[in-house]
Parts: sequence; C-alpha cells; structure tokens
Amino acid sequence: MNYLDGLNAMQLKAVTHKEGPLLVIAGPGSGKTRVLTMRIAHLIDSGVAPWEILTLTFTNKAAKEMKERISKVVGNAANQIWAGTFHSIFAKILRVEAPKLGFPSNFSIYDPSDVKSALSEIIKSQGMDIKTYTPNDIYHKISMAKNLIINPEKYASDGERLLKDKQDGMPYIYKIYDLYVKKLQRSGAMDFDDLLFQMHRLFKENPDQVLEKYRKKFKYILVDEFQDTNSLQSEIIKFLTKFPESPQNICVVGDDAQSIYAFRGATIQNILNFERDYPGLTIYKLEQNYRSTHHIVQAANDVIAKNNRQIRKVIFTEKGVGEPIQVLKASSDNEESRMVVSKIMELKLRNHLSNQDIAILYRVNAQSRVFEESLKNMRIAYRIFGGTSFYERKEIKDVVSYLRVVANPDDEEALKRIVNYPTRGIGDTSIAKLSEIAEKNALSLWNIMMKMNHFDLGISARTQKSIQDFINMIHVFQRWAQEFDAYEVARRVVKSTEIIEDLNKEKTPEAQGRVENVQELLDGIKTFTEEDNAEFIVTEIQDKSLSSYLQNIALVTDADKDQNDQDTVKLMSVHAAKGLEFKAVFVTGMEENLFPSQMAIRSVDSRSAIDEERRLFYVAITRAEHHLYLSYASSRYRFGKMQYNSSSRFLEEISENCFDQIPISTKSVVTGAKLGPKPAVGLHKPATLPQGVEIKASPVQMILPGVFVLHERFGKGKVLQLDGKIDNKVATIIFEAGVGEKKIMLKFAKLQVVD
DNA sequence: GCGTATTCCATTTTT
DNA sequence: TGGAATACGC
Repeated sequence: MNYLDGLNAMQLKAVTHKEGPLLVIAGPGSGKTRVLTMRIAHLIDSGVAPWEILTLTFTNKAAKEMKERISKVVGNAANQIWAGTFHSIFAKILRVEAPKLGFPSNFSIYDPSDVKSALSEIIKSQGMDIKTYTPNDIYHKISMAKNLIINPEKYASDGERLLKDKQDGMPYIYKIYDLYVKKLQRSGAMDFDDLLFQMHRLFKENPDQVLEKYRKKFKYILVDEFQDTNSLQSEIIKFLTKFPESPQNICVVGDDAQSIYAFRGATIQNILNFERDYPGLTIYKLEQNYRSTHHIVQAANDVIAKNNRQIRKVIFTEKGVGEPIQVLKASSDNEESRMVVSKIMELKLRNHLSNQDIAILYRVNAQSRVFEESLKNMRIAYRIFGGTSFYERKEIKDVVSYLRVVANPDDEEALKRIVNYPTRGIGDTSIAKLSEIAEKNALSLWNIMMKMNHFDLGISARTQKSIQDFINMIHVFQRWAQEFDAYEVARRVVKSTEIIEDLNKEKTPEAQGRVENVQELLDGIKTFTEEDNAEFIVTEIQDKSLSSYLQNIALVTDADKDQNDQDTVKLMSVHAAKGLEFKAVFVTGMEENLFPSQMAIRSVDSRSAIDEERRLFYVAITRAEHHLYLSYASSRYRFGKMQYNSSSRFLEEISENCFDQIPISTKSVVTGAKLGPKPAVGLHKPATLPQGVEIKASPVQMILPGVFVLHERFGKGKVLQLDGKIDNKVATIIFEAGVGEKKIMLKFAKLQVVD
C-alpha cells in the first residue's frame, strides 16, 4: 500500500509540499503526526538523505515514535534521521562543539534542583536574604532572561529589567545571574536553558567554522509543536534557515490554540510572526478531527472561541454526535475521586472499555493522590506519570552524582552531593571553606580540593586525610571509566562506595525499595550499553561512554515512558497529556483557583494567563475520543487545609447541549452531594431511583428527624438524627435498598422530602 | 562532625 | 499534607 493513500486533501498537500517554508496549523486529532512522519518518509523516498533531515519534537518519545512510523515506510534509513527534542539534539551537537565555548565536551547537565542549589549557595555567599531571593524566583527570572537571549552583561544594562527587579524587592538579581553563569562555567555545567542559549552563542560566535557546517548539513528542518517554542529556539532555527541562498526548507507544525508553555517562555508570536519571518510561506490548515465525536469537538470549539489573538479555525468531525459530556459534582476531593472511579467501573462494565482506554487528568500533580487511593480500593490498575520521577529520587541522584563526578569532577553540585555520602568525615564546614577559596580563585571546588595543601585552610589533618582518600578513590573510578563501558563503571562504583550496604543498614521496606531502585538504575545502564540504540548517536557514531549515558538521562522525563506498556488507567497532568488520546477522559478539579489556577487569576496579566489556562482546558478536552467527564469538588484539601471553591468558569463556556444535564444549577448554591457508596457495595447496581427522575431539593428546614427523603443517588431513606450548627448540619439517614446508613451534610446535599 | 528532632515552608504546569 | 532546611544534643 502506498503511504500517501488515505490522506485527506490538505494532509496530502502538506506531505508533498516541495521546497520553501511551510506552516501547518493542525487542530487536535487532525493527523498532525501522520503528516509529519509521512512528509519525512516522502522526502527520503524522493532522494533526500536521512541525515540531512533535522526533526525537532517536544518529547523524546514523540521522536522515537516518529522514527518508528517512518521506518515502516522507508526501513532502516529512518534511524539516520536527526530526530529528538531541541534539548537533546543540541546537547549532542554541543558535546562536539562545547570546547569552542569554553566548556568541556563532557560537560554536565544541571537539572532544576542542581540549579536551585547552586543559586542558593550564591545567594547565601553574597549575604543576601534567602527568603527575599528565593531560588525558585531567581531561577525563573534567569531562565526567562536566557530565553530572551539576555546575557548577564545585557541584563545589567537593561534599565527596565533592573527597575522591575527593584520593584519586586530584588535589585541584585543581575549580580546573582552573573555569578551563576560564572559558577556554571567553572563547574563545566550547563542548565536546560543553556543547551539552547549556548547553542545560539555557538552559531553567533562561529559563523564560518560552525554555523556554516550545520547549515549545509541540515537541508530540511521540521519542527513539531511549534506553538511551544520560545524566542531562543526560534532564533536558532532562523540561524539555520535564514541566509542568502537558503532554500528555507523549514516546515513547522503547530496549533496556537494548544500553546500551554508560555509560563516557560514559549510564545505563540513564533507562529503568528512566522509569515513575516518567512515571506513566501505556504500555510495549510488541518481542521478535520479524526479523534473525537461531535459533542467533544463542539465543547472544544466553544471554549477556545473565548480567547483573543488566535489563528481562527473551526475544527469539525464526522464521527457522529457521540455521548454527551457528563459533569460530576462532588462535595470534596475524596468524593470526587470516588465518583470518578465509579464512573470508570461503569465504563468498563457497560462500555467494555479497558483500563488503558481511560485517563484521569488534572491541573496539578498533587491532585493524583486521592485518585490513587480510590483506584487502589477498587483494585483498578493504574499508572501515574509525572510528579517526582525516577531520576529525582535521592538514592538515584546519589549514584548518578558519583558517575557525574567521574565524568566531570568539576561538577560541583554532584561533587557536593557525594563527597560525604556515605559519610566519610568530610563535613559541611570543610566544604564551605574549600568552596570559598574556589569562588575567590575562580576555580572549581575539585580543583581546590586537589590543591588543598597549598592553602592554609584550618582543616584538621584528619579531615584532610579523608579528602585525600576521596580524591584517590575518584581517580580510580576515572581510570575505570577509560577502560570500561558505562555499565561496568557504574557497577564497580556502586560496589566500592558501599551505597547498597549503607541503604541496607536501615531495615525498612522503603530502604528495600531504594536498593531495588539502584538495581533498576544499573539495569538501565546495562540496557544502554548493550542495545543498538539509534537514539544515542552522536554525529553518526554510536557513543556508549559514561558521559553519553549521563547526557541521555539528564534529558529523559516521565513523558518519555511508554504509555501503553500495561493495561492501566493513566493519571497525569494536562500538560503531560498533550499529544495523547484516550477513549475516555476525566478532566478533574474543574474549580476556580485550581483550573484556572489561582496563579493565573491573580497574575498581573490575568487575562492572558487565563487565556493560557483556557488553552490548557482545550487540550484536556480534546484528548477524549468518546467519553468526556468534567468533575469538580466544592471543597478540597490543600496545604493540609480545607479550601472551598466554586465551579470553574470554563464549565459555563461550553454549550448546554453538549451535556447530559446542566452543569451548574444555581451559581451560589453549592453542589449536590453524592457521598459515594463504599467500594464494596456494588457500584454498578442500578440506583434505586429510575433514571432521569430529577430531585427537587427541599429547604433545609424541612429535613427533620423522622421524615422520609429522596437522595439523587441513594434513593429513599429516613432521617434518623440531625447534628451540627445552623449551616453545617449533618443528617444521619438510613437508606433503603441495601445502601445503609449515611451521614450527609445538608448544605451540599440535594434532598427532597417525600411522604 | 554526625544524627535526629523540629520547625517551617510551599505547590502550576516541564524540556 | 509532607519534604526540606534548620536547630540542637551528642
């Protein structure tokens, strides 16, 4: 079968478009990945060498998937395509070119926790107040600066920026930025933003030797999820594609309506200005949705129509009207989770869905906990994506830090982590003294440790001996690294540092889990060294060294995990769900201050922040193929405190005809409660009430002991007792039909008095 | 210098 | 609520 078969007219045009810039606006479910992969296959089929194609995606997984799909058409050639995330591709190039920028080729990559730790050290050493200058804020500001291509010198001379910092009560950020950059340089380390920033610098400072080479190399460039790129990324692409005689074979695919990373510096201006940047641009819009049924598509269109500033398009589907969207109203986060899970049971039993067809989405990862509990109770297999990932676990970071120090001993964050773990008598004060000298002499901590007898440090002879032993040990490890592959080095390092033994000292099940994690890490390294894996190609050579491995794991995230490995219900943030689809989707926590987030509502530029939340909601809705549920809880625990929120404004933006019932009865009145039945009680047992019978809530005053009431879920029952004060009355009600006794808060419940 | 108790602090999303 | 910085006793 020909790979072009089955494409619609627009898709076909985009796939077969020849030379020159191309922008494909691809609505959700419009076959975007298909277009991208078939376009690449088509290029190779028409004679373009695979290594001349550069494809930049948002996740490693997307790149991997793409390669797999392309190889189905063109075979092994697909493995020679340069495909990966901006960060991973640039890291590969920088591994070759870093010396030109004054970095070692085995530079370390700092993750956000390394960055924050480095920043707080700087802040403290400058005598600044860590509570005023919080590492989080500083990191964000520095990150934004880098993404706008502002280096420390430029920052320090940017009056507007300085004024802004002053107003925020942090006038010395420019100073911290400068020291931070110097610290990274000394440590031979780059943070995530640097992988882009230094790449840009590389091209800018080496137009002849370097930029020219890559311009020649990458004849075709494709960018996925273009709406989530920042100015820095866009400038790098311009470096590669905008020059005299350039064929400008740049194809970007995106959807401004799905831009959800503005908080990280992404700007839809990149899409909106693309035509200006590339005159002669061809634009195709993919508006047919092949994923979802009509109600879902309409809801998505309704929601996004509220946003300003966008490329207008209307998504349509031919998949039929489909199921109405259901709203689940809960009185608490716990109840919300029980309702969601009982709906999952229903989907499985009534609609014969499998676990893997179902996703629970939320705005923040912290929401996952309650769902986890309810799923466990009902013995439904699930898997959580995001949150603290494997590589963020302490024991894993410790082992990885050893490896980082072996590959690059100047890596100060890794060094500080392990210099006294397991404890070997090198304490904080000694390290602080050494750090100070290092800072003064603009040398790395490791460097000063090696030269410590040249200084009068006031470190005891005993400690100096410990330090010397540590240095010797690292030297041994480094010799191993020259001799053995990554796995063998790691295995030996773990063994001789006695990390496992240290973990085993603690005889708790958690400690046991940590030991298993370390073992899993070693297994992962083994796989890395054994597998013939095209992803780890650096300039067309397989690289299985320790630093290659380290670079790889630094850029791997949860999103890269295989989603379909097991038959599990998937739990993840809406951000993490981008690009995925499920037969049934639950969008949870549909409340003001959560979705949209409080941050967005209170932001200085609230309107555009809410717009981004709305795009996020749009992404969430459009993950669903057939069944969409929107749930909210009128109260939930946050910070260990109860918080009360009204339902999300977004719910009211969807046309009523999409729902099976009107989502919000009265604005001020809080929801009707369904204190979910205990899991053991058959959920799928039909409710005592015939379906469709609406309950008319009776005034609270009428609910008195002895009266009979109807509850929308539990059916008929008798009020036994009333407790609590005026507006917090709790009724104890015995229900018929095996439901039993329940305590129900009157302010939430919808109860109708009957005879 | 080490280990544990205590307090304190924050929570948006992630390459 | 729970993880991380800090304080304190050894």
